[in-house]
Amino acid sequence: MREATVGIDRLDGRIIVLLAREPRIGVLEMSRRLGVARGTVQARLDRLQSNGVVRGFGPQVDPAALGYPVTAFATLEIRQGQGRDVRAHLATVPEVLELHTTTGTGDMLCRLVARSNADLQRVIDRVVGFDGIVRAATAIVMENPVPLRIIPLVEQAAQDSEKTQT
Amino acid sequence: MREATVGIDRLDGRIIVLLAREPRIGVLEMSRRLGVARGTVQARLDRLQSNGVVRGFGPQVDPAALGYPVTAFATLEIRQGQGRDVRAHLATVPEVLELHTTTGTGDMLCRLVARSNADLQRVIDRVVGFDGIVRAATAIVMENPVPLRIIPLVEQAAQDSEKTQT
DNA sequence: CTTTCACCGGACAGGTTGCCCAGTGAAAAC
DNA sequence: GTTTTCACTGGGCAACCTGTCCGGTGAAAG
Repeated sequence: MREATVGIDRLDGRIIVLLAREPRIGVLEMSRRLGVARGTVQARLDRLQSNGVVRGFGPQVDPAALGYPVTAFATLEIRQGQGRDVRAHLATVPEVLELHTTTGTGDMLCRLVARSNADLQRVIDRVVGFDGIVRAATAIVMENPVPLRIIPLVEQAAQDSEKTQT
Repeated sequence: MREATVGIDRLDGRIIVLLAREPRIGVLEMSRRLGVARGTVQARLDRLQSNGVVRGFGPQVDPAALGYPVTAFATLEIRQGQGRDVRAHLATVPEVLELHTTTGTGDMLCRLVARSNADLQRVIDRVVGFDGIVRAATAIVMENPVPLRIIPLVEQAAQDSEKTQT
């Protein structure tokens, strides 16, 4: 299942961008706007999904609206050989939105949310209240000037593949 | 536009979870599986979206499949008063997937992707090649044991609101 | 020159959407 | 206690979209 970096062309890029801007749009409407046949859009979409370029269309839920307006990043230092256990532990904490193992200072980086700054303490306690975590450094998010985005990269990739061709 | 933390009940939670598991599902099919009337699901979904709980259904694109298999987090230290310019600068870099301003060590944290470790150098150069950025510390992601997720939190929130009631 | 392939334009049945409505039960307001 | 409010139900309707299949075309590859 090693996905071998599949390129996308301009049409693919436009499909993704269109989908990102108006997710509820249908294949037919897309084909109209892009000026291509419906079958083409359908085939491209199928390919993008089986390619793994487009993973899915899950709902984007705002933690703040759920009552978790505080976001933080925690850098964790792990005791040698405890990685597996720590990962399993963190996976059970709902407030842990994602977890990465990294190089550099610290061994893991995780994104947390909490109901308030006070509640963040509870979350952190739960996160680090586990053997194997030696130390944790937390950075609370104040502002989010660039929310998670992918479109600029998609456009970049679409352009690159064009240049590469011929 | 201050969204005032709206609670969700079990049905809302089930709708979101269902949508997350099978994004292409329609309102009618949802109503069948949840055992409620179609109009109810429709109304709930509308409410969740105008609530801001569900932001949308944009395509989830995998950077790796686009040719950007390397992810990294960079902690940036900013020169006093340069925040605005730095934000604007980083927003123009496609490889910057998100950017936060934080408390703690460093002033900003951003997520980067690159075509390779070597390419990461180019990205970092471009990111920090800007007046106002004093220092940058980069952590390369090796593994991603917990990919960005929201469902556990949704379930938590749905349960909480139940307990709160009565 | 022939094969291959992506795309086009069109067609079809079946399912779904958006919308509306009256009826019901329960909780809230009076 | 009575009335109002509100979410939900179950149903119906026209318009639309989806999945699917088809033959035809042009360009690129063999």
